[in-house]
Amino acid sequence: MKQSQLFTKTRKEAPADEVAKNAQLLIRAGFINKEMAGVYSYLPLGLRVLGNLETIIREEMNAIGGQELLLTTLQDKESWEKSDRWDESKVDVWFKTKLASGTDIGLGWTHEEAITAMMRQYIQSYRDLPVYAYQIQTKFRNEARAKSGLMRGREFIMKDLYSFSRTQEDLDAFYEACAKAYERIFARAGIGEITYRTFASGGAFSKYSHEFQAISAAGEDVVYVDKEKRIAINKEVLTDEVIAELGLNKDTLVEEKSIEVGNIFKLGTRFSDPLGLSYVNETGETKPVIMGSYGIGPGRLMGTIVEALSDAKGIIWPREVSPFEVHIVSLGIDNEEIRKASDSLYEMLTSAGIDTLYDDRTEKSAGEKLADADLIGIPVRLVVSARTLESASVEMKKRAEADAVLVRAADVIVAIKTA
RNA sequence: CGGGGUGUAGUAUACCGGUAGUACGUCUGCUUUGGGAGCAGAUAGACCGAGUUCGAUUCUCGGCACCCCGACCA
Repeated sequence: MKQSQLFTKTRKEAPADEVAKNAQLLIRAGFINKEMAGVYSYLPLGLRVLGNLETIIREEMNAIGGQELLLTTLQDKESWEKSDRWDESKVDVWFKTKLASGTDIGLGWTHEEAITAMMRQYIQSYRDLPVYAYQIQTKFRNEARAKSGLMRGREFIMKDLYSFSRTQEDLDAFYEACAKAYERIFARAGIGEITYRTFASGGAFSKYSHEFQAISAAGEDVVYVDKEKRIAINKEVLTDEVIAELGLNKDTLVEEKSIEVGNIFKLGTRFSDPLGLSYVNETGETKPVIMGSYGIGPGRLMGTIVEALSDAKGIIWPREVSPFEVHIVSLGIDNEEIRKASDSLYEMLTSAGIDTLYDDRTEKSAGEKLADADLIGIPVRLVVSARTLESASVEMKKRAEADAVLVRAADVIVAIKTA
């Protein structure tokens, strides 16, 4: 894409009403726009990042048998009353409204009730199980206090997968498979090193649930990490008994602030019982379906990546997440020779299938273009200028590294692929 | 939801009970092109409402919005 066509602009200064680094950088670079507290629009660059994260998530969810669907935001209160989560004394994040007829409606803040009720139509026999269904959808939560940029919003994108199994053993096996898939997702998203599978409170049907906590000073959670064993315990469940049970040593645990980027939960029959989701087994007995739920917030994940991977100049996107693979920065583009060289480089890359942002803007100084490139954070930068033209080459610089190298034009594609 | 704070051009910020200033942006012209360029000119602003006052952007009250701490939570 030609940057001259991109309608967003970068900003030199951070907005006064944002303190969180993720929001400051994403707004300055033109990835998101704040509409109100805890509510952000995704602009073209931001949507590309979000799309890339969703692609990673889809691939990993599909790989463990997930089937994607899309449930509704508008929720009838009937199912929620059955699970006892409609009452605002039980759930205080509801956005509720009414139909013109006066019927109560809620905006979905999670979808256990909706999908459990729906699955009664499709699950009757053991032959129908297991089912692993997920969606990537906007959730609405009326948070008392939105904060930390993309970290805690009132409207946010969430991937939520729900598993429906015959037995606890089947649930356990899928739960482990999903945990592994989550590790792959966070690794591909560039935060694998700092993200720990974390023991957290389990609820009614298992002793623990697991959170995936990314170590970050911007985090709202506190976890105790065993870096060797790569597991952590959420402060809320930390006791000597738990430490012993997990085979950890109190002295090697390190306290860290962290961001919850995912969680997985064994639900058992918490929803299948009240909503009447059951199946008939091989011997003709009626059994409740055993459920689990598995969430990742792609928007929060995007914010976490920015918190973890950025420097004083801007964002440093991991390759698979970056809005573009390569950023061509043409300096002195008013010069016809440079314009030609830049255009042909852009054409060469795009025809090779390399997703490229091409800074073809005229009347922008070299300094501004380079500063913008650093701020936007595409991992590979190619500079075309009078200087590179002299040696019939282009300058390649990785965003995460300090030094640039000259690459002959004919070798550019190979250099990018191996960067 | 409890406590605290802040609302001034598109953005970031000054000052002031008496004609609201600066920087960036934007526009025009000329010069410039390897780290947010230079010169000249232009553009654009006091959250909303009530009160006090000769006069309110400034003081008071109410509303709304936003931020921070806490509680709660993906």
